[in-house]
Amino acid sequence: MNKKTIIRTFEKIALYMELLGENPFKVGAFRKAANVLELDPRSLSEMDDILSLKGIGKGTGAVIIDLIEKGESDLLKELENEVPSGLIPLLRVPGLGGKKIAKLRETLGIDSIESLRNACESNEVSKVPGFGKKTEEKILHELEILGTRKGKLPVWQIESVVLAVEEVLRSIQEITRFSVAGSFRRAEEESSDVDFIVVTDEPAIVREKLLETLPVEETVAAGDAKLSIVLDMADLVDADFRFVTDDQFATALHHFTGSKDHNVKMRQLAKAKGMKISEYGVELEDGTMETFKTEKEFFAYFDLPFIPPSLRMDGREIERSEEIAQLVTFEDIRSDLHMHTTWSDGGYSIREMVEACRKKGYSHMVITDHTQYLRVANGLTPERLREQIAEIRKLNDEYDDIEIFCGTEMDILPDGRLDFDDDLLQELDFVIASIHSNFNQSQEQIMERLHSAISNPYVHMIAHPTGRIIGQREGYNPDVHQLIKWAKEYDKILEFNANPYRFDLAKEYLEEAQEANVKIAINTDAHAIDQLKHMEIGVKYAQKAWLKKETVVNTWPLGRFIEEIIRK
DNA sequence: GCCGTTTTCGGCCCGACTGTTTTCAGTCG
Repeated sequence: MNKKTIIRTFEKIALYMELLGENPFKVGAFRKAANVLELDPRSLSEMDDILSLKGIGKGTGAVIIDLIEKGESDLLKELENEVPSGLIPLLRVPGLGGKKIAKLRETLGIDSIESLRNACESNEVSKVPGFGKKTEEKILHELEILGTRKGKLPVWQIESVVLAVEEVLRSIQEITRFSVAGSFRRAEEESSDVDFIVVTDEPAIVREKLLETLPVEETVAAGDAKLSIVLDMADLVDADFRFVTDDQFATALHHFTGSKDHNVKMRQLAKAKGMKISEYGVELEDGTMETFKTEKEFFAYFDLPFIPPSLRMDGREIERSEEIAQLVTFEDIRSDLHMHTTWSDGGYSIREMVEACRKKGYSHMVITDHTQYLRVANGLTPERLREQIAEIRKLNDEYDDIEIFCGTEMDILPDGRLDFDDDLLQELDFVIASIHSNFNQSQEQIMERLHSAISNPYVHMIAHPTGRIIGQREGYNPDVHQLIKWAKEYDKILEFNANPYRFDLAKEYLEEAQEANVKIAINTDAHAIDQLKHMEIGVKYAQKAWLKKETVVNTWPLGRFIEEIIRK
């Protein structure tokens, strides 16, 4: 028996109870029990006090004992006998919840998508009390498109939707200010929708203008406080707009940034003090409504530091809030150690990239073009690299406010050899090694390649260590735990690639790396000036892993960077 | 079903929108 099985059992029990129309708080109790186990970092064998955990009581405890002793749960078995499995997909139909499904089953014997569709088509559903013609039509419509709608979209796709919507919001003069909220603001890897807080005194006008201007596929709900639509932008994307007044902005932004778990924790905190948090402010015991200029003030009201949106995850961030001051912020970043120029597959010259980094206020940077093996990227031969080194050295003499280091993003070849020999690597300030080929090799072969690179004395860093593209490909499946151990052993940097296509390493691995005292660099891997901006979203994502400023080497001042990295 | 330095019973985070109702339940985020 393991913890995952127990968690899944609780979730199944909750699901079946929901379908039976059970008391939502009872259903919630099983979900909460699952959540309690999920949040506990210990494995099952380490949890000798599992039955006394807060949230585990008599009922949920009995399920755990059943599972440990017999390997199965009597309660779940009973429920499985009672509830036809065909009902489960019905919960995915928008507009149908446990209560309605239970009602349909009671009155019409609905036990599957098929029987529900038949009942709608023969107009039986609209005769059930509480249902009507519109509901029947809506169910039929939803059944038709069930499964065609995409689930979550990767952050880079969501980003383009957000940028497009923001442009429309800026064009509406009745809007005084707005902000994206939701999972994109929390820098999640994937999102199922986009949320915006919109300040306006004319919600009706703004609503109509949005409906006119945006590519609306479907209007889900349209009131004076909110607008919910489905946008047709490359993919279908749900979008929510909340209309608020200026003094409600901070609390509304907080509320619709979430996460749900974070909000629940905050509200419980407020409730314990006799206050009530809503999107409109904090209601005191005497009924007066307190509003805030900023989220910072809102948090301060509850004696908390500003909790960055990306940290608002499972609620534990509230207990860990005293650690926040040490975390890396965008303002801490002094350098970008991975970028490309027209010498390989970048879009801008060295000088243009330097000027762009100067504008960002960086104190140093590294030019790291691809190497000869990567033909498609116009990778540099040793001769061209030596020419580039000369040019960079010359250019560096022109600037006294930024230090330009000579680097490379060298390919790790399929057989484990490196694309340049040590003599050439010695001439460089900073050497990145990366895998760009033969992703389908066995994990053993991949790890041999990585070991060959990370153990080379002239290599400083392994870039995008897993090669993943969010929502598109898994990468080359290295044993990251082993890679982290090697990084520690050979004292090498692991990259966190800030490009939203990659976000590589993922946050769980970043946390593990920091735990192991491995140095991390946050780099944009920019192939164009515009992509240097990804440093910002990258830092936000890195905060999710609770990365400290000290862990991130490109927060270090130039002197320390030279001392401890370049001249090491 | 779970919980209690305000409670062992009566709450459980809060509010918007829709549709089906004549005052509100269900769903959603």
